[in-house]
Amino acid sequence: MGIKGLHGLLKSIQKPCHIKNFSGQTLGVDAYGWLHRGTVACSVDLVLENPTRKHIDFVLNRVRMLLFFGVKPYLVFDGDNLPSKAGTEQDRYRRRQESKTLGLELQRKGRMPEAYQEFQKAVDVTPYMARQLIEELKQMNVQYVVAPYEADAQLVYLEQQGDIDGIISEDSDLLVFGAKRLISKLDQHGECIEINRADFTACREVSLVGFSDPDFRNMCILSGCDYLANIPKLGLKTAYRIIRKHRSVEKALRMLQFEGNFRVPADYLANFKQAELTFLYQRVFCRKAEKLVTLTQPDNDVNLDTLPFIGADMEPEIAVGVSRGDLDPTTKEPITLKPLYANRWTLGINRRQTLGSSSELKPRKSINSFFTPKRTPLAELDPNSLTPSPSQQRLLERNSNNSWQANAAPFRSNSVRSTPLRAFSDQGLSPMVRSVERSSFLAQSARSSALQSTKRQRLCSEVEGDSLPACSPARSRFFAPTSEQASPSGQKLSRSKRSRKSVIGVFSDEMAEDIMSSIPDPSTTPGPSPENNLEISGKPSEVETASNPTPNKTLMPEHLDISEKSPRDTTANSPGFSQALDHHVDRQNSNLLSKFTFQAGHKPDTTAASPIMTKIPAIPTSHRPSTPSTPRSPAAIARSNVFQRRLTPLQRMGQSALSRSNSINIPTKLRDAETAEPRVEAPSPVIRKGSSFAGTQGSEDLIVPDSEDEEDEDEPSTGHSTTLDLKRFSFAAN
DNA sequence: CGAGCTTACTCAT
DNA sequence: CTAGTAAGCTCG
Repeated sequence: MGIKGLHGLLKSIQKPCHIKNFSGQTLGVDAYGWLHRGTVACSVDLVLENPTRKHIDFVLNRVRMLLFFGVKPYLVFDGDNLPSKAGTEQDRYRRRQESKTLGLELQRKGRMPEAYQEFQKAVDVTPYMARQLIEELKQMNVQYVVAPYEADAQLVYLEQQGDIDGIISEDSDLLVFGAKRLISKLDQHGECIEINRADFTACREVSLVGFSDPDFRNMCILSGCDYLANIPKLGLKTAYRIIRKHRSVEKALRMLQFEGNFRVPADYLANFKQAELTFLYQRVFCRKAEKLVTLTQPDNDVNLDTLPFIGADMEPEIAVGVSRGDLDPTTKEPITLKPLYANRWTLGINRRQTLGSSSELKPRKSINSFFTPKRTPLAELDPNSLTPSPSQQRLLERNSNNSWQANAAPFRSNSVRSTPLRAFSDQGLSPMVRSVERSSFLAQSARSSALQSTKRQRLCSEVEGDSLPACSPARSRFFAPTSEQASPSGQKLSRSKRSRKSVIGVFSDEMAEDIMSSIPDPSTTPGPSPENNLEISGKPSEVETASNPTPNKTLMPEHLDISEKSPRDTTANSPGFSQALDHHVDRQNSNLLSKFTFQAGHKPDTTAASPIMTKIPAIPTSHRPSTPSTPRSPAAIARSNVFQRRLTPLQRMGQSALSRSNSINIPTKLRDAETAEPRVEAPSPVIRKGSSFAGTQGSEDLIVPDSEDEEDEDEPSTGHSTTLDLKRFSFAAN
């Protein structure tokens, strides 16, 4: 289940947001994750092999939601188990059987809550379910692919290729594979959190400044992952410290063994390497080449034949068949759909198709049990099944030309929007699901129908627990929230002001990150490895790895993180920007330097020891980096001058990279691992000393240029949705 | 004594 | 609709 505690470790850079902020983009989806959640609603039926489609409908509802908000989903399904996991699969099967019998027993005793729990454990998400879902996706014109092995690797591959702009998944493994934008905790209304790799350096729990991708990956593997159990008693925090200190896993393990605090299994290092290679080179499906490739292009000295654990290669024809969902990814046998439950509510051609396919059915016991005469009438009782009610019929007719294409949802246009909405809330859902969906929309609309200021206020507090604005596209948690119990009107003002600032906040975080990320030079990474250094200049290593990046219409292929959000650019080029940036970075520095007190309203104490110093006593105080109170060095002045010039983001990154490598890198190469902190910490306090905003006063003082533009970018979207919500309401009420 | 890791518990149809 | 929390343990 991913990396234990990673979400906790990255809490401070989890940006709460709404899926509509990704409108116009393509997002990859871990489809098995959604299917698995969907099974919760019908675990009993699934285990007892009663006919049900709730799990499929659950996923379809989510897909519709994404489409509704202008997001183009790209569903990625898991494929075969990796060889290393094949052993555990039998284990799991046995455990599921046990849970099933236990659940039945509990059910017999009438202990329903416990029975449900057991049934839930007994559910398996199967390729067959995937296939059922895929049939629906085809109807809706939604992109999908079945990975040869793990969806995680496939998703990251798609992101690296530029086929998707981000990944929706609960699995923190994605970050270890190298995902850039991870969207988690998506709920049915579209609320979610975004974890952006570019924000790693702003992490407050631990300082990931100067952490390369390999460092991060090593830390995660060391703390225990799906491919390798952790060394007993060694969790994320310890792994972090070890990697910080030693950088190389070999060294670290030798030290661990030497010190004797941890019991390192004899074959641990070998297994570690294996796990690392699995993260790097796992096989994925390449659409363009129509065959399997490795996630990362292997170096010349890597012989893939010696890496069976990354998943076996397969014939291109098989690979294509699997990727389309035609072949079972494990057995490579064709998957045949049972007719009854496919396309239940889509009339005409589809239905005839599915009936036709019944002739191909291999009769199996469990399948036959569904097709006893008794069952069929039951299904036909479903109002959504074969005979739509007159109103349903009208809806179907009205929507007959309305396929669910993501590009059919250009936002800002009320008339266009109302059409997908209608379909979203009414089409093809079971009555129960439909009513649930509708009532949640009603509830939303009811909220929206209040006066606007009140409404926004409420929306914010609902989502954020009163501490952060909920509606800005790029909220930042990096500001310590100040007291927030003002009067409604005052509150509103301060909120909107703040949301503008937070745009800048994120920008400067990434700026700082860009600067930091340019520090690690190739010499810190042993050998020419294909591994990405942490977001150097925002450009992934596709070029190095020779996997030609896909040109994608909607997405910026380069410098994704900077150029992507236009508000930043306008802000960046406006006159007061560098001042604002200065101010924010100072705040940021203070935060980094302050102790680990995460309470709201905490005022950063610039005199406190840096987090790293408190965490790693091994570093002598004399090695401490200059704090914000120390005078600026000439180099620092030069550097800050760089930021005062008007440069394009790219130029700025280049400049900062240059100045950074000149002033910092040389000592970097000389020092040994123990002194890693200073080089890492030094930049951030230094960058913006001397700014006129040097104080750590409340951010309300911040003067933000182009506030009207910001307002346009930020606020109206919410105002807009208000009117839409009302429309939605009136429509649903009809 | 505090930090960090592990395990167990919770809630509902 | 399923993670977040608390308690207990061990170590320095």
